[in-house]
Order: sequence, then structure tokens, then C-alpha cells
Amino acid sequence: MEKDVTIYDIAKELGFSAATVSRALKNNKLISKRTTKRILEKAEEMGYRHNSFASNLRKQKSHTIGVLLHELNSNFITSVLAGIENITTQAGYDIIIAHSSESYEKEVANAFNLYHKRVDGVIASLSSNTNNLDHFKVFFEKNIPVIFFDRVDEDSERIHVIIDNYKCGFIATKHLIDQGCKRIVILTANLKRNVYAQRHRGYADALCEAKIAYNKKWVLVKDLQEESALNAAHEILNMVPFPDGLFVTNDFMASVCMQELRRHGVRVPEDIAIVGFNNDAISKIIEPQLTTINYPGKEMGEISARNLIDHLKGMDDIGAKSRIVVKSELIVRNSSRKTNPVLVLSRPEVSD
Amino acid sequence: MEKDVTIYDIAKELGFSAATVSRALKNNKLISKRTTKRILEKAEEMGYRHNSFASNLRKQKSHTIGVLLHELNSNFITSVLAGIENITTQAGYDIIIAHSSESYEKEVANAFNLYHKRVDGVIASLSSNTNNLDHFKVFFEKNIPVIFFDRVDEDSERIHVIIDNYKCGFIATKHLIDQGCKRIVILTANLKRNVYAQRHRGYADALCEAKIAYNKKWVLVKDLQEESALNAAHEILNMVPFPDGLFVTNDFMASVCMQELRRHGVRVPEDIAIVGFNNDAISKIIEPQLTTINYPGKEMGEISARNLIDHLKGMDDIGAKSRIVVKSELIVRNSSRKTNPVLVLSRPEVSD
DNA sequence: CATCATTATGTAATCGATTACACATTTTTA
DNA sequence: TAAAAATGTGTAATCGATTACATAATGATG
Repeated sequence: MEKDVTIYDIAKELGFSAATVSRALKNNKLISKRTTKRILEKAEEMGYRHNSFASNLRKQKSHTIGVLLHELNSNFITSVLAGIENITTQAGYDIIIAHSSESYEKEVANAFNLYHKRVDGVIASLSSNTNNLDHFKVFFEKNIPVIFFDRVDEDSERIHVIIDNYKCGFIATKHLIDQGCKRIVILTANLKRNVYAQRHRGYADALCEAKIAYNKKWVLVKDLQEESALNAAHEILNMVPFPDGLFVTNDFMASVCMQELRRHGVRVPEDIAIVGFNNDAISKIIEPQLTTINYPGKEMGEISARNLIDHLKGMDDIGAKSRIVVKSELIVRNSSRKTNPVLVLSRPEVSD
Repeated sequence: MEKDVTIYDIAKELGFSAATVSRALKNNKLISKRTTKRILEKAEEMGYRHNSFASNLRKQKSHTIGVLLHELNSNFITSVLAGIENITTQAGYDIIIAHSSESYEKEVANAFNLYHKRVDGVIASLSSNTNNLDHFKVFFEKNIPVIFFDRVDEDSERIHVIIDNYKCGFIATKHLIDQGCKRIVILTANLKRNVYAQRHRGYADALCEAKIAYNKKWVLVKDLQEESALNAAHEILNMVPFPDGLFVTNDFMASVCMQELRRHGVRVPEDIAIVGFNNDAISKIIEPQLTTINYPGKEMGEISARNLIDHLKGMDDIGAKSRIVVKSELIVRNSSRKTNPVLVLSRPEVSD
């Protein structure tokens, strides 16, 4: 348990001052190449490690970015994370990941935790039932930049990186209409959350455009749990008349729901065509494969991180823009393709 | 952008010394209740926030635990995380999550990052192709405790929290044998990784016990990607004789593989019975539902964290035990149940 | 050669919380 | 009531890196 090596130890060893060592370690051009080289080598040799506590204390900067996520377990979120990591690593920032498990209370706790950790900036996606930004006030007041993505408060002037959820809801629904669906159910999560609200609005407008009456009975609002999706499936099973289209604003729920319907003898897409949202791994694995909305998580992460870092470095005027919209697209698969039946190859020969 | 409030500001405001304020803020019993109360209220009022950089610098402790994960996107891992968070939060420790995306290089980088962040301890699960612990030496040398879980180096004397992967591999295979399977394929990941090696060993021994010859042709080793699972499915489709049992050491691969087989007309479980591993969400969603091995992620996280913290508090002798085995179980579902056919309810009435 | 620039290095204060030790006051004990 | 113990608070050094400012050494310029 020997004590840690400090710049003073290196300085003493080589007969320099701590200041010179400190500068050399950062490759400061004030220090001659020769001295820098000697110091770096000695540091390596002595097993020196930078003490970021001392450094942060002095510089009043943590060089750390807080990432506040509503959840971890989706393709989308891990892609976003990968994108954020790309950019932050490149820029020499560390990140702290905090996830709220879709709980507002946890989100508040996490926000304060990041604040106390003195992150230089925050990238955040709100949990499903968050409906105010009070817990971010501490950041705003101290001018600590916060970038929101995906799950945002659209009314706020804060920078946010999103997809056009309204348009996605619209084209998803329109796609079902194009397949001949006339009785289209939407299964979605908390309509207070922007993403679900917008997707729902798109759904409603697509119906309207096609002169299909909007009916509240066809709007199922559930939380994102498996059990809720099962409940939704049973509600659908009891609907009279039986719906012929289903738009679910989340692939996981869509998958659970679709399987439950099929277990009860409903054919997909013949009886009911289904569209999901997110292009999660499961949407490709499940049978039939799920038509869904794809959007680039990695890119959203990169854009968010780049904006934050540009702003931290003062290269960016945070007032200039507040909304960044990223592209998204509908991926048509068999769960909704009423015209093309599922292709089933013949079973390979089996010999014993 | 006013300056942060420090204990000196509070001290000056109330006419105490900084020492008294520091003690009061920690509810040190040396300070009278009255003074403590006044100081706490003033701190609140002035918007004081603790400066952990100064504190950590002085105390030479970060009060932070590093969590090094091989991946984020599985039920199992998020459960483990939840377990770790339970315990660490309760004990007043912060955590830093780093994930390696199954890359050895990233794992090494993350380990050093945690080291430089001066975490007080580490909880780690190795990435799939990690085959040495050299990057943990820095921790070992400084007596920074490291607890491994799930993906571990079983040969090392370091504490690790695992399930009995050998037994799981054995009972999974035995279950297939009990269903009447005689030609059982194993699809698994890198056999250098303990979990896969042990599961494979269990598979081999179960075959042996049933007097079924072990055949290398039936052992498919792939990485954990979707494409690899698809490839595996096609290799299986070309096998002559066609296998009647399949043990996949991971639910994701099992699901992908099963669906691909079914798309080619193979009936599950009639033609081939399938067992997965992990009890991921997908195993319940997919049709037929996947027989799998369940093991308690949350509990593993809690045990790991508790051990680490006990050790940090000096309440635990780290030499006392090195291996903690957590319970696990086989969950039988329809993908392997040859005796009970899938129950299909009739389709509900549909009227227009 | 004197003066100014340039380059390289050192000095010392600073960031904010902690804590060993000292000191003062009050309470208890013999 | 004097000594001892307990209680409450203050003083000042410390943790390690950073950086404004000072200084020294070298080179360039007219």
C-alpha cells in the first residue's frame, strides 16, 4: 500500500520544480522537448497517475459529462450511448451514466447526484412520467449546459435532439391505411411524454386525412411493462368490431402484444396488421417480423455530444438553435404486409 | 455564474470556524445539536453543495465504485446493475458504469479509466474474449478490491460470484435427453470464456452419462452477433442426420436461430427441441416460448456489491472466501416440451 | 555591445474539505 | 472545592495539481 506518486516526487527525482513537471505532463509547449521527454519517462517509470481530484479542485471543472437515461435495455439507448462515447472520448471527456428505470423519483435523484458530482454538462432523456424540469434548474442556474434527446420537453427552449415523432406516427398509420386497414388501434405509453403524444397526434391526423373517424375506444394507453402489453392484447381480443390494424409506439410492447394475439388464433397480418416503433433487435427476430420505425440512435448520441462539447468549449452559441431533428424511416416487414404473404421455404430433408 | 458556496462562506455567515461547519455538515456528534441545526439550515438556505473533489483529495478516497460490464443490453445485466445500485446507494457509495461492448480493448481502456478515476473498488464481468487479468494488476497492486461476477477467471484466487454453469449446461442437456433427443447440437460462444466453457462441459458430461457419443460436428462456436446465429442456423439446416435437440448458451442467439430454422420449415419442438440460457425477455415473447436457464441477476449484483462494501469497510476478510455460487434453475417452456403440444386457443369472434 | 525578445524554469498562492491537536467551557467526581 | 472528565469549538496543516507572475538564460537585432 505504498503512497501514490505525485508530481512532487517526480520533480524531486529529476531536480525540477513541480510546475515544470505539471506542464510537461500536459505537453505544454513552454517546456523544452528534452525536459518533457525526461519527465514523461520518469513518470511512466515511477507509476505516476494523474490525480483528477486535485486537478478538478483547482480547475473547478470535472471534465465529465453526465448522461441521464430513462432506461438502458434497448437497442436504441445503447446505440445512443455508443454515439455519445465516440464523441466524448475523442474530446477527452469522461462520462457518467445514470439511468432512471422510467421512474421520475430516480430521475430527480440522479439529476442531483450528477449535479453534486459537478459534471460539466448533461445529456438527458426523460423518463416516461416526468412532466417538469424542476430538477434541472440547478444546472440552468449555474449555466451548466443540458442537452435533451428523444424524451424531451418540447415546450422548453432548451436544446433538444429528436426525431419527427409526429411524422413517424403519421406514416406508420398511413402505411396501415394503405394496406387496407380501416379500424386501427393505437397502443401507446403515457401521452404526457412528448414522443408518445406526438406519435399519437400523427396517428390521429393520418386517420383524419383518410376520412376515418378517430375513436377513443381504439386508443390504449399503457405503461411499458410486459404485463400491460398482455392486458392490451386481451382488450383488443374483446373489441367488437375486431380491429384490422394496430400501431404500437414501442417494439417491445408490439412484440408481446402480437404474440399474445397470435396465441389466441389471430393471424398477423391477415386479421390484423401491426406496426411497431424503434427497430429494436426483437422486431427482426420475431415471427412475423415487425414493421417498425427506424431512427439512428448512434447519430443522435453523436449530435447531442458534439453540441454539448462545442458549447463547453465556447465554440457554439447555445441560443442559436434549440431543436435538432434527425431523420427516421418506416421499415416495412411482414407484420403489416397484407399484399405479400410470408414466404415459407420447405423443410430440409431429414435422414436418420 | 456566481461562485459556489463553501463551508467558509457558511462559517463566516454564522461566526463559526470552517472546522465546525465541516463537522456539522456530517452530523458529527462533537458539535451541539443546536449549532448543527443552525449550520444545516444556513447551508440549505445558501445553496451549499459539498465539493467532493476537495473531500476526496483530502481523504484519499473517492467513495465511488467502478462497475465494469461486458455489455449493457440484456435483462440479466440490467438486473445485476439494479442489485448493485440497491446496495451501493444504501451504503452511500456512488457508482461509475463502464461497458466494454464485448471488446477486450475497450475493457482494458475502461479498467485504466476507472483506475485513474480512483474508484475505491471494482465489480467486473469480463468481455467474451478477455483471457488475462493484466489490466487489473494496477488494482491488485494497490489493494483496491475487485469482485468479479458471471464472466470471471475461475482459475484466479480473486473473489467471484457465479452460477454453477457446469450444472446448468448439464441439466439443460439432460432435459433435452429426457425429451427423447439423441442428436443434440450445442451452439455457444467463445469457449475461452468460463461461462461458455463450463456450459459446454456440462453438455458433454450429460451426453456421456446418457451414453451418447460426443461429436465435434455438433459443437458450433460463434460470437454473440445476430449474423452468427443465422449462420449457425444454416449450418444446422445442412446437418445430416438432422439434429433433434439444440442447446444454445444464450437466449438471443437461441431466438434468432430458432426463428431462422422455423422460417425454413423446421418445427420446434417436434423436429428439434431447443433450450436457451439467461431467461431474457425475448425468451418469453418468442413463439414458441423458449425453455431456458434462469438465474438471479439482481441477487448476484447485491451479493457482489455487499461483499465489496463489507471489504471496503474492513468488516470482511477478503481471503476468507473466493467463490460464491448463486442458485439457478431450468425453466421448461414449449420450445423443448415434446410431450405437451402447444396450446392454441380458437380465434375470437370477429364481426364487422 | 547594449537592448529587447524569446525560451525555459521556478515561486508561491490557490482550489475546499478534513482532522490532529490545542484550547476553552461546563459538568462530574472525589 | 479542586481535580478530572466531558463537551464544544478553533487553529492550522494537509491533500496534489494548476497557473499568474517572477526570474533566469539564451538568442537576435541594430
